[in-house]
Formats: sequence, C-alpha cells, structure tokens
Amino acid sequence: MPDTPAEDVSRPRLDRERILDAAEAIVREEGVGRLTMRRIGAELGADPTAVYRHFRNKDELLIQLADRLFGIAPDLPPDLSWRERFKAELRYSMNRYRSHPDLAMLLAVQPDDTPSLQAIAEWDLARLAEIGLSPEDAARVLQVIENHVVGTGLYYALIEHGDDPRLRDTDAMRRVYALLPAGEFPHAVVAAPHLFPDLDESFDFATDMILDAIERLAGKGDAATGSTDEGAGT
Amino acid sequence: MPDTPAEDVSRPRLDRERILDAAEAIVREEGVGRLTMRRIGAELGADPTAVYRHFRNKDELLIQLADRLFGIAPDLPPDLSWRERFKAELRYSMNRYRSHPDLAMLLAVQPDDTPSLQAIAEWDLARLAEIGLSPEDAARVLQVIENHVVGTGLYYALIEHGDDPRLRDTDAMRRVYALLPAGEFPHAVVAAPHLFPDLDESFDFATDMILDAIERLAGKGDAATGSTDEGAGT
DNA sequence: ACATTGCTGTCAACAGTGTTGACTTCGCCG
DNA sequence: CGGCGAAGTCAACACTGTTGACAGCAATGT
Repeated sequence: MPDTPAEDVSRPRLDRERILDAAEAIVREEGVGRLTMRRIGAELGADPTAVYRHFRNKDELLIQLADRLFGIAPDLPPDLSWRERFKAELRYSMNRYRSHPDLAMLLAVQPDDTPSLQAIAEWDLARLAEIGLSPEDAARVLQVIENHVVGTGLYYALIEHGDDPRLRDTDAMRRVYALLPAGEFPHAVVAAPHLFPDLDESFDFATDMILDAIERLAGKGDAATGSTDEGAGT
Repeated sequence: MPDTPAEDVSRPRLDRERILDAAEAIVREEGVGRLTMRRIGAELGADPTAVYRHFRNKDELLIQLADRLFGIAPDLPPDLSWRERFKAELRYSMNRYRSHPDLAMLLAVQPDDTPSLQAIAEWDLARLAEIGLSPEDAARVLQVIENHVVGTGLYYALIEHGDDPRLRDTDAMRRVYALLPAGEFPHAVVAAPHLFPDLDESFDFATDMILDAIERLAGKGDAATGSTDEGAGT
C-alpha cells in the first residue's frame, strides 16, 4: 500500500462540509426525524462519534445545516411590482420554514442571528425604506412580518408534516365540524363546508392585509379600497 | 386492616385524572421537557409503567393534558366593545400557545380536533357572524386568525423558552445588528435601535391589521382611518 | 360464600437516543 | 527519522419510551 489504499476513494477524509452534505441528504430523503448521529455515521461510512471531532454537538451541526438551507435566495422575475415582489419573497421565506420546521425552530432558539437571517432582515428593511417608511415604522412592521412568515410557516409545517394522513384530509375535517351538535355549535356547523381553506391562499390573504397596512402607513392613501388582486394566484 | 390500609391515603388508586394532575404539576413546575414517564411515576409514587394501564402511550397522555390546559376560558369584563373583546380573546389564545408550545404542537398534529379547539372555533365564528360576515368570509378569516394566533404563539414560545438567556437580551441583539458592516447592511444598521420591539405590542399591532381588514370586509367603511387605539399599552 | 376472571401495579428488559473517555492510527512538520 | 497532534474507532454511560411476563387486588357470576 504505497500511497492511498485506493480501495475506495469515496472516503478521503471527514470534513465539516462533507458531514453537512451527508446530513442534508438524509434530511432531504428521510426527514429531520431520521437525522441521528449514528445515521450520519452510516451515511459517511464512518464511526458515528467521528462527527464529534468536527462539531461540538448535534445542535451545532443542525444550526450550521439550517443556515445553509436558509441561505438560498429565490430568483424572481425582475418586472414585478413592489407589492408582487414583496409578496413573492414572503411566500418563499414562509415555505422555507414550512419545509424545514425542526431546523427553523433551532434557528429561532439560536441567540446569534445567522448570516442568512441577517440578510433576510436587510432585504425586508430595504424594501420598506424604499416606499418611504421611517426606520421606526420599518422595524415595527418587520417584526409583524417575521411573526407572520415564521409563525405561519411553523404552523403549516406542523399541519402537513404530521404522521397521521387524516391531517391532510380536509374533507374529513369539514365533515367533523358539520356533524357537531347544532345546538352547541351553530356557527361552526353552518360554516363547516367553508372551513379549512387552501393554506397558500390563506397566507396570501393575510399578507395582503399586512401590505395594505404598510401602504397606508407609507401615506399612499389609495390603498383604502382594498387589495387589488384579491383571490388571484395559484 | 379492616377497610383500607390507611397507612397512606395519598395513594388510593391510579386514575386518568390523577395522572393528568401529576403531569400538569410537573409541566407547571419544571416544564414539558422534564415530563418523562419515569418522572410521572415518581410524582405519583408508583411504577412508571403503571401509566400505560391508563394511556396507550405518551402522546395520548400529552394530548389529553393539552386539551385540559387549552379548555380554560378567560373571563373578560362584559362592557368591552366588539373589537376590544375580540382582541383580548385572541391575545389570550395566543398566550396559551405561547406558554405551552410543546403541547400546542401536539394539538396541531392531532387530526381529530379536541373539544377545546372546537369551542374556540365556534366562539370566533360567532363573533364574525355577529358583525355581518358571511359564512364563507368568516371561514376564510378564521384561518387567517388561526395562523396569526397559533403561529405567533409558537414563534414567541420558541424565542422565550430557549435555553440561552441571551435570547431575551434584546439590547444585545440590537447591538449585533448595529455593528454589522454598514456597506453590506445599510438599512439594518440604521434600523438597529428600533429592532426587536416588544412582542406583545407587535402581536396587537398585527391583530389590528386583521381587525381593520375584517371591518372593511363587513362593509363598515369607517375603519379606513386606521385603528383607533394604536399603541395602547398592556 | 367461593371461585374465577379481568384489571392494576411491579419488575426486568429492549431498542433507541446523544455523548464521553480511552485507545489506535494516520499525517504532517521539524 | 522522530514525534506530536489531529482524526477515527470502540466500548460504555445515562437517558428516553415501550413491552412482556408475573403478582395481587377487586369485583363479578353462580
């Protein structure tokens, strides 16, 4: 054996990046619930505890992984209006939290904001300043937007990533409410057929409310008639 | 020993209710993270596995516990305006999710809505019908409200229940943003002193946006001037 | 009144998890 | 070539939820 064993070049050395690659692959294929240290070791063909030479503990690894997944920016068509651009960006952000709720929770708990989160804040603040909001108002609105995006994303993730398939059967859910005792739940029974609307539309609906308020804050009074594209979209 | 052993009356028998009492006590005093089957057993002075005679598994126990904690209704002063009442109710609901995030997540994942959740939906739908919203609109708005309340509650819980105390040091967080490279993060640096506003105010701010939109939907055009009690305190 | 039957509690154990310490091996640098 | 530190391996610990076999109590049927 002169140089390298050459039996398998796929195992050159362990590395933060290689470990994160493996972890990302596992998350993508099997979900965060399956991401254990032993599983990472198996994916790398190495001993599970070898990972501890590169990451202090699992949390540190997960935070790095989250920052990597949250750092990807969407490329939007350039000819969008201010409102459409903002809306698309918020929806994209929400979907990031939606598809990786466990990682999102870790990012939320982490005190030092990671670079990807700081970049998102800067982008949003720039858009808000663009239409004339003061730094004070922009900061207030930013927190509302963050609540909206992160909160809704987490909530949707819980609904959709639950083990029980009945969670996604909205017809069955509506039926449950339709069959409630009409004496005790009169309004729920009547509204039953319209409950559990499409989640994407619901998110956009709420986003429009926020954008309306922002435009009113910015002094553009012509938004008082309501959102312009109500009910459009996928 | 004629009747009962009388050596210790504190251990009459195990019971779903007694177990839930113990679990609730543990959650209140030590948090959900400390709620293990063995800990419950110790609290009851019984073998941990005895719990499995009354609950199929830990999830079932937690869901029952969640429904109990979420079933408590707030008693509000009766002389509140429609808007104030709704606002107070939403804030109370949000704080429930905020103080018991782990239980809230379990409720969200559970397909069959529990009685407490159904009661909340009925209450909200009644308030929306009260001001003239159609069942369709009420159902749409209800989903938005649910996103707002549950999402924000979960998000706030993550921020506040994190282990690291720096999470609650908003001054430090602001300082981090103030010290970012001004070339790359111009707006973030300028807005830094105003970032991370009070979370309760932020929630109310967003609630006002939604209530404005609701009143506009209900045809009461006089809400176009904005919310009436903006910035009112705790 | 007795016997049976089923529910309740106990014990030991299993399959997982993250993590640590000791040991070995590799690679680089003097 | 020697040595020294980083990297990988192995066994083990503490902890989790959960299960199956056993023992005792209570109520029930005859």
